[in-house]
Amino acid sequence: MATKGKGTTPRERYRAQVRAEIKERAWEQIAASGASGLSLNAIARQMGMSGPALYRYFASRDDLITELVRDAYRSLADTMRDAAASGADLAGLGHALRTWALDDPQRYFLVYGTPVPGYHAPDDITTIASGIMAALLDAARPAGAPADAAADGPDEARLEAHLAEHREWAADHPAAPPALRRALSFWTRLHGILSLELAGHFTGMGLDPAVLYDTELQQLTRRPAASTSRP
Amino acid sequence: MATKGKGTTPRERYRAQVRAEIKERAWEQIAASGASGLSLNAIARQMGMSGPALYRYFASRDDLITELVRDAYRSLADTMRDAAASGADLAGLGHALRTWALDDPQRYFLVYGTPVPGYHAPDDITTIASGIMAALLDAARPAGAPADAAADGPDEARLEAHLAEHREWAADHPAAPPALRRALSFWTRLHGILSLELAGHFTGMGLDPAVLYDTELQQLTRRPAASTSRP
DNA sequence: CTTGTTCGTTAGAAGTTATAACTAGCAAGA
DNA sequence: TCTTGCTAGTTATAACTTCTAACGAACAAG
Repeated sequence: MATKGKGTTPRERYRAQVRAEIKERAWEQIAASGASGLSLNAIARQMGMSGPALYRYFASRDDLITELVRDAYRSLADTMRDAAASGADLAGLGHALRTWALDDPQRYFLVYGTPVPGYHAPDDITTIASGIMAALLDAARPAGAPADAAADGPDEARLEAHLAEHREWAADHPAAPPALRRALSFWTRLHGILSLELAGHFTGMGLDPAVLYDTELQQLTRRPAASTSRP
Repeated sequence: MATKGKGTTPRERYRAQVRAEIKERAWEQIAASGASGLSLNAIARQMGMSGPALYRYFASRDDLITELVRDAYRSLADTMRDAAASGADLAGLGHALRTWALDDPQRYFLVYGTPVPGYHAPDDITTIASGIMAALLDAARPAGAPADAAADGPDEARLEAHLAEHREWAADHPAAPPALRRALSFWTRLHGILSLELAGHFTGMGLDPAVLYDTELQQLTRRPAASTSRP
């Protein structure tokens, strides 16, 4: 029934378009007042139809939000993939990430923001998330000179040993421990700056987050100090 | 009227105790279902009194939440101050921070989590926040060897120059640019790991966040590589 | 033309925050 | 001691919210 050989029926297209408009309005509301301020009734009002009609298109408010989260993940994954496809290195991915985040802070927070305690993301979302990781790992690979970790301190060596044994998150990606470590730090450090910046914790500090971001990114992508080890 | 020379009136003590119990229940609810799941009615029900009674103690739901945020900030500031007072260095502060965060993730998110777009924190809260910064700056000072930043790349030098000119956030703290930079990275990097860990982004990755945290912390507190500069 | 699915409606249940108006009870002054 | 006044709690109500149920109308296809 649903799909009919060739293309989509007019009904399906109508349905898809209404769903899209609902999500559109939802994004506007989220941008204006956060995910917690999203109101199905308000959306229905804006669209000129009355309340319960939306339940033909989304099973519940949480369902709609989950859909938006999914789209946000997809958008980030696409951004990373596109950047990588056009030849960006790890630094390029870093800039693409920041642009994506600043473009819509609440979308960023839908992905990396405060979780609600009970919630568990559906499997397809975690799949997209590991796709993002894969893009990072790809980009983190080339920068690697072997550069024994021991020179960077005992903890550094311990971490790389740990990563060598626990690489579930890298799926079957063939990245060496130093690349795993680079991708991981790329992720956590840049997220640290971005999330604080987007949450406004830098405002009033009289400090340009871009400078800090670039510096961290540069230190992240610099090849290790060729083991001019210390006594 | 209110304060009466010596101590507090029985009425005031009662009032303070009820306020405290309300906050207690509020924390339980937040731990269980996040700040968005906090319900004044539910609290009133638990306390055996009916709805609107709570409005004698808090002007609004937002007012209660703001109070909780304030307490969370205070708790973090105290934790940092206490650690510093008992002789902890920057690494010690890092561990104290992680312990504090893991002790109550939702409390952490009340401080560093997703902000609601319109909201602006009252002045006294930002004052507490800069107190936290001051504790960080104190601890970040001693580790400093001069170690010219130029050796660490052009962006590193640019950042320290930027910090030298924009030190509003350090109030009139007499820390040198390298210490400012250390405190800043301490903050952003550890927050990056912590917030991802608490949000559950490491679960299923089969990776111990503590190892990653310790490594970052160790790299953060290691004195700079004594300028064995590269060609 | 008839039949079945789908869309949107209104009505209503159960919940929320918050205000208004009222009633007990406590505390302190004349 | 009596009276006055403040405060803590109550119920009632308004204006929301999500979401279910039942119904009507429009559409697509046999």
